[in-house]
Amino acid sequence: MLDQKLIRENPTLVEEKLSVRGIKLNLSHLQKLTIELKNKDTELSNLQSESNKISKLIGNYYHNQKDSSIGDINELKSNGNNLKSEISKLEQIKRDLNKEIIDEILKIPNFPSKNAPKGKDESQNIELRKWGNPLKKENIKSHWEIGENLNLFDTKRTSRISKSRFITLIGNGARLERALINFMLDTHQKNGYLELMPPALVNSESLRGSGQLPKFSNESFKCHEDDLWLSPTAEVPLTAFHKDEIIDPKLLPLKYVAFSPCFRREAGSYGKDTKGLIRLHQFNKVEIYWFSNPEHSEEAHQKITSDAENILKELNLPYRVVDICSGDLGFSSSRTFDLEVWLPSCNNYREISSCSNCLDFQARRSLIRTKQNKKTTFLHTLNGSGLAIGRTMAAILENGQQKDGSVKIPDVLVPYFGSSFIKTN
RNA sequence: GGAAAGGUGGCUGAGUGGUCGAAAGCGAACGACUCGAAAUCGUUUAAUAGGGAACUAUUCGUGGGUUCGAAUCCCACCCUUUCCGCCA
Repeated sequence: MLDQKLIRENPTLVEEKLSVRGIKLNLSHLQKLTIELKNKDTELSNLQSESNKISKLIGNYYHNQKDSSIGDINELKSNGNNLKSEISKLEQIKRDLNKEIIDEILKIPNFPSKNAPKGKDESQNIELRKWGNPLKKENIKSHWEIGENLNLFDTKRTSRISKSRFITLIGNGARLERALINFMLDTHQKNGYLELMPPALVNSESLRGSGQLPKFSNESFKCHEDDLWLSPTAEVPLTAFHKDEIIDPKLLPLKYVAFSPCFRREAGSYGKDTKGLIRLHQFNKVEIYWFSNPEHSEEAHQKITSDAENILKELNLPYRVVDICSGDLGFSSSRTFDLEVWLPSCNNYREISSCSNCLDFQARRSLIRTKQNKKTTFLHTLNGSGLAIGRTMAAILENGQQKDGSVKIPDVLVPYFGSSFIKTN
């Protein structure tokens, strides 16, 4: 959420900063509303001040044995009454104005960082670095072919259970999923992250706090009987974990790792990635998350990214890091580094992690603050996948495939998985 | 789902109609003592808005109501805890 004062005082700057996202905003109306709100606020505060004075006079009157120097007590009371009705009218106006303003502001995305590359869409993202040797061979099988051959998961039956874009993992497939989750959680814990296991259902306020609402309500599944949604990412409960708190700066940075199932409606992605593990309505993810001192969030962003990269390195999966351009940035993010893993069947890299610095955008929405030189300020939040489990499994199956149809398991995973190869189920 | 108790500052917790934005303690900051630290003593320490200060206003779960005046009384809702019921 952007600062209301900034919109009031320098709407052109806001429009400029957001124009690099490729969106055109005209904030003059919103500016008018915020100025009006401010005026009403001053007016109201004057009336309230007067009303408080009257109340004190009356209070004194009774305390000093009906001191007659104060004047006619009934007249004072009726003055108080008149003020009261004026005040309540103004309050109503203010409330309506405020709601109108907040509703609008919540729909405005974060400013892109000045360091983010300028560009209009993903074609203008910039590759920062590459790691590992991409596997390029003839007769490469896709992970869904491998999965079918080795009976690692099922989609046909699963569509009867739920619908398309869901999956049932079977035998070694399920085991590999578990191994990956445990390996990632353990690795991040060793690197100083505290594990949380948050709920999968979250309320509207939590979704608003991290930026999924109000704009993206059709991207999440909603429970109609309750004010609860299936969380699209652990970023939501992790942000909300410290909602309304003022965190002692000495405790910063707070680093959390959380495993969670993620639920996404994937509206508007018909026909994309219909096979395999890449795009599902439900998938598992290990998320890493920082609450950072505002002064250190840029270093934090580098660190959280390298912590996510570390998982790919340990798994020996080739990947690259991409600096997301201004036009392709997510709603809440000011800068994002995507990690893309090599998928031989696509002969290309595919997103497996997104590491974002949201600055104070989510903190402002969720009212999460800290102290800086005795002043209360919003802290910064950063999130990164560390990693998406399904996509990691796809990468392991494809990059580890052997001539005989088996799959080699990365060394670090062997103690978790229990053997070095998946041969048959 | 039923019953009871409760929701107050960074935290614990007192406060049942007026000088209460709120005792006390903890924590924190600063100072004294010390070579330094601990302990001790002293002072300070809620948030938000009004461009800083002064000052003003608002905020004691949320929303309404009574009153000149509400943390305090009334109503509704939300949440927490305990007991009962149900259940992995």
